[in-house]
Order: sequence, then structure tokens, then C-alpha cells
Amino acid sequence: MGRPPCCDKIGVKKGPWTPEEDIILVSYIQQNGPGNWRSVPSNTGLLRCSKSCRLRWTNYLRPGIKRGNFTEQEEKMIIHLQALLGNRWAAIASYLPQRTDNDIKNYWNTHLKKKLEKQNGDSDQENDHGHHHHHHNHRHRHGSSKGCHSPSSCETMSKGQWERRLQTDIHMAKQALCEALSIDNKSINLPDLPPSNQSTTSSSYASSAENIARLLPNWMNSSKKSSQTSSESVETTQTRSSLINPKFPSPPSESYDNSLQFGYNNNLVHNNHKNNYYSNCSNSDVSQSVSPETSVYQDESKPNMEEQMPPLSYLEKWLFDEAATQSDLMNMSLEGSGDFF
DNA sequence: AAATCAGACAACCGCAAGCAG
DNA sequence: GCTGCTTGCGGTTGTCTGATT
Repeated sequence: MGRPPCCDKIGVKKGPWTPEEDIILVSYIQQNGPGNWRSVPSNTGLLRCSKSCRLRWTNYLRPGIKRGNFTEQEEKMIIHLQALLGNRWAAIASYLPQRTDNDIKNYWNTHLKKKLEKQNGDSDQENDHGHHHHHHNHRHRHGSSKGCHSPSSCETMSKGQWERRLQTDIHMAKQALCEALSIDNKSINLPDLPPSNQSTTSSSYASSAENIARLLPNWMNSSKKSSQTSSESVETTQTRSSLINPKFPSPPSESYDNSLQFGYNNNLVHNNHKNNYYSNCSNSDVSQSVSPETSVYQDESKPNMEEQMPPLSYLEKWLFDEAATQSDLMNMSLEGSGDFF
């Protein structure tokens, strides 16, 4: 249809975000809440397109995002879920509330894929049929391609089939999680990440989002100076100083979300979300809808839940709550498996 | 010390769904 | 039902960094 790009290319800045831009964006969102991205560039003066703003917020500035190394448990879950759901990173990310789809995708592409390729090097032939149906995924979401594992099935799969397929996927994901949990039952609580893991080894700004916390002392009232050590690296590549947009000299104490704390570092996150904007977020992701507890947050926020409850506890609870329905789902999935696999 | 290479990951692009008018 | 806008998603690219030569 020739839809114009989300933003005109002229005067739109691209490339890595600077601390200044982050502060402007965060400041704006703190006052207005995420959403209405179209108006963000014009309202903030950022020379970024709305898409870029949304992405920056979603992947890096949003509270509750855990950065740094993936734990073994997370790795297992990703592998299981990827095997079952294919490259539906958003769906996979919904099972890892503290990780973004982009993060998971990158981790998969740079680490796990190679790892599995090595492991499966010799056994590929026997796995060609059945087990690795996800390898045929291209675009799984929505419409005709939703959940398709082969082009031919995409064309012929009816909506009913798709819905059953989706349920099957969900069920299988649950099974995978059960397996993952049972594989390493002792570590059912995620192993504590040493703080050093939270700040990556990279000295680039973008990898050190906690720097924003340092730049926003007023917002981090309850934060300790924990971010200072790692944040020193920010000085390397980005220059900054008095950088806050005059429009947003400092966040007002009674702004849209005074309790909003930014989780650049795990120990900076506070779980006040139930009283703030995020508790009102709806959730449209299919896979998220199966987990009411997590779905509350996952639209715009994936708050750090470690402090209140280990992430896997959510999964466990979900698994156990749903246990009563599993046999039905299993029957259904078996019935339909001939069509799908 | 400089050049080159490879890995990691942040960011961009295009497509498609959802929604409002 | 149609159209245009906004948002979400996944694939891909670009950039940065550390390791190696």
C-alpha cells in the first residue's frame, strides 16, 4: 500500500542512544507513561522516531529488566521454549518476565544456537523429522502464518486448527517447563546472580543502563550507590554533563509515577508497581494470557519479581494451577497432533 | 603499537495485526 | 467494510569491543 515510514528520515537521529536522550525519554515517560509513542518525539524534542523511542524503552529503559548473563535455568527454558514455540521470541520472553524478546533473541543467535548445533551435530539426521519442526518457522505470529511450521500448513490451517495448535503449544511449553524444573529441581529458585553479572563487561553506554540511575539521583531515592562502580565506565565513550532537557529539569516529585524505579540494576528495583501505572496495563499477548500474575506487568513493564518471588515460582504456580487441565490439553494435543506435526 | 578479526548486542527495518474513525 | 494510524514482532544490520596476529 506504500505506507509511509513511521517517521521521515530527515532529521531523525539513528544509532546508539546517548545518556541525554535516555534521560529525556525516561523523564517523559515518568510523567506521561508509556504509550502514544507517536507523540513522544515531538513532545520531548528527541530527534528519534517513535519506533526507536518505544524500542529503547521496551528493551532497555523499562523497569524490571534484568541484564547480564543468562542463568543456566534461563538458558534451559529458552532452549525448551524455542524448541516448542519456534522463534516466537515475544512468546518466549513472556515466560522470562525479566528478559526482553530482543535479549533472548540475541542470546539465542549468538550463544544457544551454536551451542545446540554443536551438540546436535551428529544427530541431525535422526532429528530431521518431528522434533525440530520449529526450524521451519518463518513468521509465526498472526494471520495465515500464525504458528505455521511449514508453508503448506500455513495455507491450509483453519482458525480452529490454529487455536488448537496454540493451545497445544502452550501445553507443550508447560511440559517443557516442568521438565526444565525437574531437571534441576534444586535450583528451582534462580541462583543468585552476583551483582557483577548485572553490569556487562562492555563499557559502552548502551550496556550500562544503570548509568541512567546515576544520572537521575532524584529518581533513585531508595537506591544505594550500588550503581556507581559499574557506571564509571560510561565516561569512556559518551560525553555528557549537564544534559537534562530544559523541558524536564528534574522529575517532579508528584509525577506520573513517583514510585517508578528503574531497574538498571536489580537491586535498584522496587516493587511498587501494583500501585502505579503498570497495574493497569492490559495484556494482549496470547501466551501471556495464561499467566494472570505475570500478565499484569508484561505489557510495558517486566518488573523485577525476584525480590518478592523468584520468577520460577510464578511458573511453578502456573504449572500447578493448570495441572488439572493438563490431561485434557494433552488429549487434545494428541488428537490434533496428526494435523500439526 | 597497529591492524585485523570475530563475537556480542543494540538498533533498525519491514511486515502485519489491532483499532478507531 | 474500508482506510489510515499505531503498535508489536521477528529478521537483519551496524557498531563496538576484546582477542589475536
